[in-house]
Amino acid sequence: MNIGEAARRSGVSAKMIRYYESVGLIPPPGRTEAGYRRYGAAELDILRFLNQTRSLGFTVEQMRALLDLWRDRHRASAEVKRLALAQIAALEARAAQLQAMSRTLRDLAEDCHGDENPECPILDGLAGTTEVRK
Amino acid sequence: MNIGEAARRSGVSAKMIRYYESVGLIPPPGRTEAGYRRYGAAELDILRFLNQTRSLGFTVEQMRALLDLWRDRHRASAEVKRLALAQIAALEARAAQLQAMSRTLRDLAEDCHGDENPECPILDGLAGTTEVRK
DNA sequence: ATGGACCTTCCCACAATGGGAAGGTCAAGG
DNA sequence: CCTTGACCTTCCCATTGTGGGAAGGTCCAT
Repeated sequence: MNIGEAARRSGVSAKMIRYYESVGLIPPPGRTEAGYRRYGAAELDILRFLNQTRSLGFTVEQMRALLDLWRDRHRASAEVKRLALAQIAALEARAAQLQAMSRTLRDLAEDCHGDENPECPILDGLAGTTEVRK
Repeated sequence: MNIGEAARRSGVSAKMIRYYESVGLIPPPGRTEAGYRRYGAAELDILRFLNQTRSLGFTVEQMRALLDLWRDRHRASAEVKRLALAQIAALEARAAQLQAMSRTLRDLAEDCHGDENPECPILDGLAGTTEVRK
């Protein structure tokens, strides 16, 4: 199949497929005489795998590592688990950070009347030295 | 004071101060004869304000809006509160999304022995059509 | 043969930030 | 007075992952 169909069936845009190829994440596929990229079932599996990992917030470099592990039939599952656990920790840390920001902002917003009155503790708080709660 | 001291005292790097100036977030400051930027207490307040909003995840455009509101003595606090609540919602949504990713990955990792055995449900799961739980 | 849906490569853009080069300035100490 | 080192200036480049779009070639159905 051509790149368009591969994109539709894998959930990875044609642009990104070419990008993944350009950064060496996936090997250059076969080409037709006219130069069109050809993809088969094996390539589609890889693209779907990449779509999954991307949707789980892995970076391209992490995707590369996971892909290597996926292709290596003899790798230890410990390594895969290590990557997964590290990613879980990273995701949780970022989520916690966002929530800390949210909490700080919520505290500021709580005391703001939100009416026609210009008096607003949100701006006062932002002007001060308030730190995001850890 | 020069840009270096303003950076140190506001928490905004000199690079970013120049950047904020270049995108019109802050007005061009006065200059010495030699062309050095000069900052006073008022500018420092603004930089600290920007440092706060940035640490709360506001984008430059949102910072611009908040700054305008801050400078406008007669604005209604409702507008400020609206921006704050929208940002809270965005932060919470992003955090929830990250946690959904984390949950999916945790579920996958749970069944992985993490030993020398190559058998690994994480990779199997990533290859499948598992969706991130909403 | 023509038109529309594909495909190709190449360049540009984003947001926010840092790195670094090449060169000017300032203040302190010899 | 001159050197030295810490500043400052502007300018360009890179990052991450993604999309937009131009210019041009291809394929297929009518």
